[in-house]
Order: sequence, then structure tokens, then C-alpha cells
Amino acid sequence: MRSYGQYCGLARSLEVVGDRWNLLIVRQLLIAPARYRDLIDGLPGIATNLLADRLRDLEVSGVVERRLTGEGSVVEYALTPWGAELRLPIESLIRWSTPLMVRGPDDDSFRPEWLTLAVPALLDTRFEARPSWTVGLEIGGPPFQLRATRSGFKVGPHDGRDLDATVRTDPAYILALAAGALTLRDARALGLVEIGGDESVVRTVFAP
Amino acid sequence: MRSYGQYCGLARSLEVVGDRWNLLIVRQLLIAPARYRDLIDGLPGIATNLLADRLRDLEVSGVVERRLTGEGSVVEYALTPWGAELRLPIESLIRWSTPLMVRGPDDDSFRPEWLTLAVPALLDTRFEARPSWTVGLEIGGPPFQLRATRSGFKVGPHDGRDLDATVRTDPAYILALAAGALTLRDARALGLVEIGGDESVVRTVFAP
DNA sequence: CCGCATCCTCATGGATACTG
DNA sequence: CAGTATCCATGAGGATGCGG
Repeated sequence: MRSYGQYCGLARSLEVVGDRWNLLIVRQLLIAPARYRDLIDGLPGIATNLLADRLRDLEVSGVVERRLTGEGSVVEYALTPWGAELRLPIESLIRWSTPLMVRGPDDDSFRPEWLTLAVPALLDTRFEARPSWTVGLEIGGPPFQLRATRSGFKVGPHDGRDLDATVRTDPAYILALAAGALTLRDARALGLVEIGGDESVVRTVFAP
Repeated sequence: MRSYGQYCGLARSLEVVGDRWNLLIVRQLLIAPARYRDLIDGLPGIATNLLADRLRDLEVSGVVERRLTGEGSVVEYALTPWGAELRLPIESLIRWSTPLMVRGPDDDSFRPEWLTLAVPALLDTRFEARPSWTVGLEIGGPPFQLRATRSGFKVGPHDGRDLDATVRTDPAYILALAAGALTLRDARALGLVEIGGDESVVRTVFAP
């Protein structure tokens, strides 16, 4: 897939799994590791060259791994740990699809194994809540604010309300901090971030 | 997008939002409703004809609505309620993208407004748990079982373990039940489902 | 058979120019 | 500003070939 050239998690995800058939291949491998022929069977409509291409792409990008299983040279495809984490976005899309599914199968093909993903996805829909504060974010443009409420986090332009603290840093670092890929302690030690106001609130956010 | 011809929630979702640029357009509209020019600016790299095409597609499929805002004929694009529910799968993909983001922006373009989605998505990652039982599913092929544990639901081939109850029905109905689009009471009144064993367990699943 | 690679045709995407 | 029209490049899909 041609790159979007955008420093955005969604765009970069789609560069890996956004190509036609890719997520459906992942779906099959979430159900179970499979051989080439199993995938052809579980993906009615796919062309053989496309399946081969996509498996190569997904292997290169670290989503799929090709294994030689058992005796002889029996090739089997499976998800890497990172690839298996696509279960969550896929379940989420399955939940979103409900209005598209209730009209029934029409002439579409159907494999009961697909329910292995769909039913848990539809049942598993409850989330948790959190405390409440507002932090200012300065990442090189107009000031933003990060608010935590019971129903989740929200980022938007600073609306003038009192800030419990402020954080000044770069886009890559704030994402790494939010993802836990970078600790607040390390970021400060390396001078990657400046903190103002109530530092304990910032720790609540980025060092839970 | 050409149809996949599969009665699978993921496949049907992708027929609506799987085309190149579609989810990025939704991303922009999740940040805020926008005019055509705003979208061009927020989607660096998109061609004008593609944006026009995609907006039409998304409008037809009920994801986007075109509004005439304020005075004069100022066209504005916004998400429908269903379209706005794409926030969850998008946030999920953003979380998945973390390994792709920590290397930094390289030469990619960047808009701070994108953080409006990314930061809450990365912070909001905790889920809830549930009781524990096993139900058999007969939906027209080999028997399946649905297990609930503390960490979530799981569907797989029946492994011979004791079932608390069994449910016999069609694919479309089990999905509608799991999604809450059909109540257990209605399904039974209409003869769409047969229940065996401990009926109260089935109610726990499909009528919570 | 299985696991692909090649070839061919046609639909789609991308860049740019253009118009109401 | 808000899109269309045009033209070319790329990619999808189907058929088929071919070595192990």
C-alpha cells in the first residue's frame, strides 16, 4: 500500500493492514493458525496471487509469521504477538457492523468458524472509568488540554479553564508517554519534557 | 469497494469503511465537523476527486451526512451517530499502531489536531470482567461452545466438557441476540431459537 | 494434490487541469 | 471555494502453469 505520509497512528496502521483482504487474513489466523489451503478455503473470493502477496507483506511488517510445522516441510501461517493484538480493533469493527448484519446473509458465503470472533466481540462491551483533572499540552502548535472524566479522556483546544498542570514536549514523545513506551522519569532525565504546575497530576496520567 | 461476499461483520464493515482514505476521513470528522476545504487540509495527500467520491460513498452508506449550515449554502460534513461509533475501532487501531509511531514522524506530515484522538485512545485501555459458564451453540455445522471466564468470552469447537445449557438457532439470529438487536423473549416467541439445559444461564448471556 | 508464480484484462486510484 | 473531468499508473481478479 502506498504510504499516506501522515504521522498518525491510524494512518500508519492502515499502511500495514489497510490493504484489501489483509484484515480478513488476520481474522482467519485469529481463529487458528492455518496452511495456505485453509486460508483459501476460509477466504472465499480471494485470488491465489493476492493471498501469496498479502502473506508476504504481512510477514515483512511483522504481523504474520511463517512456520515449518511438524515433520517435513509443512508450511503454516500464524500471527505474531503483535499481529494477535489486532483482535481488539477487529472485534471493535465487528461490533460496529451490527446494523449491517441484522439483515441476514443474503447471498454471502458463511463459515461458522467466523462466529468464534463475532460472538465474544458482541458480548464483551463494557468498559471502566477513572478520576478527573485537566492538563495543558504544548506540543508545538496552539495549546491543547487533556481532560479526564468518568467517561474517558478528551483532548481539545485549551478553553481557558484552570489547568492542574502543563506538559511541554514533542508529538512523538507524548505518544510514547501515553503508550507507556517511554516513562515519565526517563523523559525528564533526558530533557524530553517540561512539566509545570501540579506535577503529581502529570504522574497520575503518565506513570499510573 | 467490491463486495467480499462474506456474511461476516468484519467483511461487511470493510465494505463500508475499508476503502483507501475512508477511515482517515472519519478521523477528521471525529475531530470536528468540517467543510470540504478543511478536509483537504486535514488529509494531506488526498486527491480532490477521491475526497468527493468518498464523501458520496460514506453519505450513501450512512456514515457521513452533508449539512447546510448557518446562512447561505455553506456545506458542512459531519458523522451520523452510527458513523461516530467508529471512534472505538479507530482508537483501537491507534493503540495497535504504537510500535509504528515510536520511531517518530520521519518525513510524514503532522497535525496537532490528530492528537485529539490519539492521546485519549492510548490512555483509555482498561476493561472489565464477568462470571463463568459454558453454553453449547448449534448453528448448522459442527457444535460450538461459548465459554465465559473472568477475562472474556471464547467460542470454539465443543471440547466435550459439560454444558450448562445449549442454544440452537441460525447465524443471523445468534448475532442479533448477541448484539441485543433481538431479545431472547422475542426470539423464543417467534420460534427462532431452541434452548436446552439451564435456561437461566442462557438468559444471563442474552438478556443481561 | 499443495503452494505458489505468471499472464492478462479491467477497475480503481492519483495527479493535475479545469469549471460553475 | 467546492467540487468535475481527464489522463495515466497501479492494483485487483481470474485463468493457468509448474515444480515439489
